[in-house]
Amino acid sequence: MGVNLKDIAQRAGVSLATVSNVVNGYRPVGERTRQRVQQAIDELGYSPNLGARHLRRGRTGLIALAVPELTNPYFAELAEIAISEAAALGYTLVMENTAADREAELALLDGSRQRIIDGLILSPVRIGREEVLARTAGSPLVLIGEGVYDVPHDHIAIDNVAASHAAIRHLVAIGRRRIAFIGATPGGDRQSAHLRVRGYREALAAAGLPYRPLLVAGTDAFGRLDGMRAMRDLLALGDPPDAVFGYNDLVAIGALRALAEAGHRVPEDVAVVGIDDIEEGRFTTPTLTTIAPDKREIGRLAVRRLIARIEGAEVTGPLTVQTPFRLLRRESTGTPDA
Amino acid sequence: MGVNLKDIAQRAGVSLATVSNVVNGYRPVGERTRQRVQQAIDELGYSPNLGARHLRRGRTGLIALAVPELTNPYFAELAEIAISEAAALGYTLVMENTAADREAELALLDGSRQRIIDGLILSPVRIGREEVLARTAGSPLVLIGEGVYDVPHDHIAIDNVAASHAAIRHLVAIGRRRIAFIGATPGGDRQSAHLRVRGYREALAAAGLPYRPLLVAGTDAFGRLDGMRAMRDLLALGDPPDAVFGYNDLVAIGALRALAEAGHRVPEDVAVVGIDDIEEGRFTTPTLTTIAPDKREIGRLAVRRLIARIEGAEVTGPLTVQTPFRLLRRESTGTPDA
DNA sequence: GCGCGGCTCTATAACGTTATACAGGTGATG
DNA sequence: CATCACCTGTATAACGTTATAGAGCCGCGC
Repeated sequence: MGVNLKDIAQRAGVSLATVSNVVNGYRPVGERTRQRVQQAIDELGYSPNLGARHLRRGRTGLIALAVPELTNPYFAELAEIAISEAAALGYTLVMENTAADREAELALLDGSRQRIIDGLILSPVRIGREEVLARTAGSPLVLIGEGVYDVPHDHIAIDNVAASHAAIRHLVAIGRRRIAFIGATPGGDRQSAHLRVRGYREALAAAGLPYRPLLVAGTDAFGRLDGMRAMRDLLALGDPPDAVFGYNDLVAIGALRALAEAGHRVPEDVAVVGIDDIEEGRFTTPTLTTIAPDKREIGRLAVRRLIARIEGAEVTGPLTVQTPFRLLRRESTGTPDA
Repeated sequence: MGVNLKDIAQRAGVSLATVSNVVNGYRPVGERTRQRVQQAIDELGYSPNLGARHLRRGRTGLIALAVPELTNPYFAELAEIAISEAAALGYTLVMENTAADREAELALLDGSRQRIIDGLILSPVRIGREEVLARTAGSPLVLIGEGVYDVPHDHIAIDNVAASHAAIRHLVAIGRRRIAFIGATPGGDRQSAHLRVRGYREALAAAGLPYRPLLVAGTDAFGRLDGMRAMRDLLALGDPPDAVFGYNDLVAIGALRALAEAGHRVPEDVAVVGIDDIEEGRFTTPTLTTIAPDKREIGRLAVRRLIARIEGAEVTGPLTVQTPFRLLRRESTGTPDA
């Protein structure tokens, strides 16, 4: 169907191998033949058949980014960054949606699909250390976000405990005492939530505030609806909180909605903080204070590490990298940054 | 690296071709040999090398969905649907981000990447009929959303003019008279915006309301920030509108934010309507009235049409399909549905 | 004049799969 | 009993690319 190496070779009057060498620069080619070949390529509009190239080279040039939900703006924003970074390095990034499903994550890990993908960036939700260690597939794996530690793979994440500290310290600093957390999860399989709860507890203790289990609300997932429902439950308590820290911005936005419905003022009655710095939080009413991870750094680092491994480069430094974050003060805690 | 057909053939004591036939069912195989082969496959854990298969078959099993921005929730929600539909039909969907860039759209159209992709679903923004007609690539193309008409390709979209009618009729029904539109664009290259403006004008006329050019605000893009800025400009008018119809939900949400900042009540002072029914609009304060396209239908139809073309099936019926939409009345127009 | 190294370029064998043509055997049919 | 059709299975040629081995040519030094 398409134009192939043979067509170019005929047109330019050279051999197949020479055309290949012009295209790939694998071996030097004389200046005059190079020009003839290049002209033929331009005229016929040749582009290599990646399937065949892969078959021969053993690589496809495809990497995958697997996230628990495409519709979470955090992952969408991360994906945009990762896609452009991958493109800049000559790779195509394929999005995979695990839908936070354990089977889907396992399938990706040592998956049938792996045969067509050079490497995988995975944001795990339902699997842990054991599953990662047990995987058989040989292609490189980079983990992002959630807490699967002590495995022989690169891992890019923020320091969840420290992030929680920063959020709680801020709420304490503006005078809040009954601070709730939304987004704890019952099972032991979602490490990030646990780390964020741990940071929450530690920061409360450091501020000399009591830890009240009633103020820690569990959720099934981490969407707006989950945050809204949990907030409603918290408001139904005899003595509701004067501040809420959400597992992420979506949960916090759900909480904002529940507060508005119930007629509570934010931040006067209840202050709200999230994590992720999704664009949406800059347009809510009130705007949402948040812990902003460096998404650009996470996306770029994950892609670069993965590609470095694929290409067999020696990667120095520790496997686990913690990327920086900042507290962005906005209206939902009453003290917008300048 | 992996286990291949030859390994299985040796193990089972049969020929390569027989193993291939067992795997693909291309030709009948005797019951006893089939079992021996199947056993060998199970024992060695064979899965076919997709690169080689595709080299031979001439197809990769990859289709692409190219959208102007991944971070627009409308496209993220559409992508989730399309990905699962594609997976159900045995294809892998690759996301492409054109970033609303003309060159990126052109590159995809008759693109270098086409060699690795069996077909393309494109949401065009910067290109029109001529560019689509001029494309050389032979792989199937399905257009979604924007208005590129009269081309020999499948096209799935809502009736933009009718959608505008519905929105404006609703605003008129609740008593609004000075209705603004946000999201017109100066260039003639974004058909959807023009169609939505046309519907807006027609509906105004039908309601006996004057068309006031000052109330039609142009934007550079269709994000929250664009909507916010345009709304600010509208409020600066001597006689501001009592209702706003946004090009999409994001623009409308930006308008909500500008209204809140300026201290206007929604819907009492200004009513707001968007298009897309993104989840975010169910959690804004106030919740956002919107025209809800049937995203599931659009995503499924686009994928199915594309795959049908790829597989050479005869597709009957017209090329252009207009999918249904509904008006969802929420707080921003003061009359939530039951 | 001969051998040798360096430089271009070529011929060709893979990579793992699928489709085609064919071989061998068996049973049915004339 | 010969012929034919059928059913299983095999050998092999692609698909388009890249890497390896080597061929031809030129100039240089002995």
